[in-house]
Amino acid sequence: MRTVGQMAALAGISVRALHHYEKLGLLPAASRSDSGYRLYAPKDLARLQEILSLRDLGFTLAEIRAWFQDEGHDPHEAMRLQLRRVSERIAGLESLRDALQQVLRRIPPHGSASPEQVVRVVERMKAMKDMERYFTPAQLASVKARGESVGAEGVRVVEREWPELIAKVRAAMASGLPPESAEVLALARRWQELVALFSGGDPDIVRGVERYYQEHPGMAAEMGIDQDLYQYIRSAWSSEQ
Amino acid sequence: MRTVGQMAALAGISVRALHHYEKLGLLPAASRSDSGYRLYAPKDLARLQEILSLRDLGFTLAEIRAWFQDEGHDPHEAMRLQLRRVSERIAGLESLRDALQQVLRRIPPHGSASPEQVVRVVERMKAMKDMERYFTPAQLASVKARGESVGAEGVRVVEREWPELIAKVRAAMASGLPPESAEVLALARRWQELVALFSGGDPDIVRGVERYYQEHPGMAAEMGIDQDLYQYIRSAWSSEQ
DNA sequence: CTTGACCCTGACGTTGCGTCAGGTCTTACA
DNA sequence: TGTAAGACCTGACGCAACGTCAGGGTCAAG
Repeated sequence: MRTVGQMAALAGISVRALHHYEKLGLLPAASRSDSGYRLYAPKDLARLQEILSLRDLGFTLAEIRAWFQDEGHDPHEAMRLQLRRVSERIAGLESLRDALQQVLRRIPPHGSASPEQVVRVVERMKAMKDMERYFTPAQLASVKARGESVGAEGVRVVEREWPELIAKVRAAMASGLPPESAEVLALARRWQELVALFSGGDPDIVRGVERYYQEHPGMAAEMGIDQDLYQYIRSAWSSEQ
Repeated sequence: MRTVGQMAALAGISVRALHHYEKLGLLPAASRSDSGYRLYAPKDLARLQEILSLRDLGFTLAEIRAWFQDEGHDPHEAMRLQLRRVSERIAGLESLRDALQQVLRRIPPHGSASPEQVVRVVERMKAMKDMERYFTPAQLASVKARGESVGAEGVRVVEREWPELIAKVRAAMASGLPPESAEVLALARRWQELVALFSGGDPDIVRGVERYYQEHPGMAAEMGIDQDLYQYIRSAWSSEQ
């Protein structure tokens, strides 16, 4: 017969945990001393090891209790279910990790990033996930491959250039420059280069993005693009052909 | 000015969550109506989106509050820390997944596995992890490669054969058969074959296992091996040379 | 004026214990 | 044999992020 302290030391857990297991009905002490001390039999130690093993495999204490109580339950099946749960959690955390890496790649390293900037990046990433429904897996793979060939630094540069370019186009439009003017033509060419950088020249990809912007005016506004501006730049590059 | 219900619907969360954020000081309502209804300004919605973005990145609500309050904190650094935390959790879950797969491979598929069997497998796996400290990474890699070349089914067969073989040796010893007898010699040869199957003939690996058993008599007892039995089988195969 | 939809606060439940708080028991030492 | 240090007891709060009642006002439509 061992006391709680001895059991805890042998199993490498806390006395409090043993109290807890007892309250849950997982491991009641074999008996009590006259003064009320918990006394554990040798087989209780084995049982405790079993409990801890199952706990380490990620089962909840309630599940472990069921494990011992239910006679007609299938350990193999339980393990398979547990494996599925763990795999799902891993998948979730992996996509979270990817998201964090994306954000890290897109914000400057020192204290120069404001919280709002970070949040905007995250919002954009959510929009990108939403956008994925507009493309086939093959198209997505193509865009991804293109992004990798450009490199992380390249992507960052391009993402900084976009808003500048859009601002210039808007300024040109506001100042009444005709789309056929040389300045606007230069902007239009650069626009097409940037588009080609991720579309790879696939017109379906470009159309998918257009469709997305049309159906999500909020996102378009966020980028500083509206119908007028897009028509303006389009007429610029169509005038070139 | 929006009500809680409107805010919740727009953000895709529950009214209760908004109550919670308010209690934490994360997002107090801009004002209250005469009757005490929460009223939110447009900028509150933006703030809420920010909160939810950061929450989706895995930050706790307390961290998010600090994120907005602390002026002099570095978002980039915070993201890096968060990435590390997530990566660590993934690593932990991956080793858990591996453990579950090991267990699954080692127990029979139908309801025929008893809970105790499962627990024994888990205990052995913990012992194996402990055992890893006795070997160099190169040795561990070698053992692992050997296990893979044998295949999962082969490993299972061998693991079932070991206790049988040990039992036979013990029976022979108990019945007084001399180690040089033909029967014991056959057992000794099979023993060496099984040892060679994971050691690959590397004597350092064998010595590591011996050392482990000497320093963990409990584990040896679990396997049914003691000093006498090991001496017996050793004298059998040394008599052969 | 009623009814249904919406809002309020307060409080308990979840998971696996950690961490006091206040009091009893045991044991070793003077 | 007295006492002080440990070890033990029960009870209760805390944590993270809300879900889910409970009990009771408020608002808009019919």
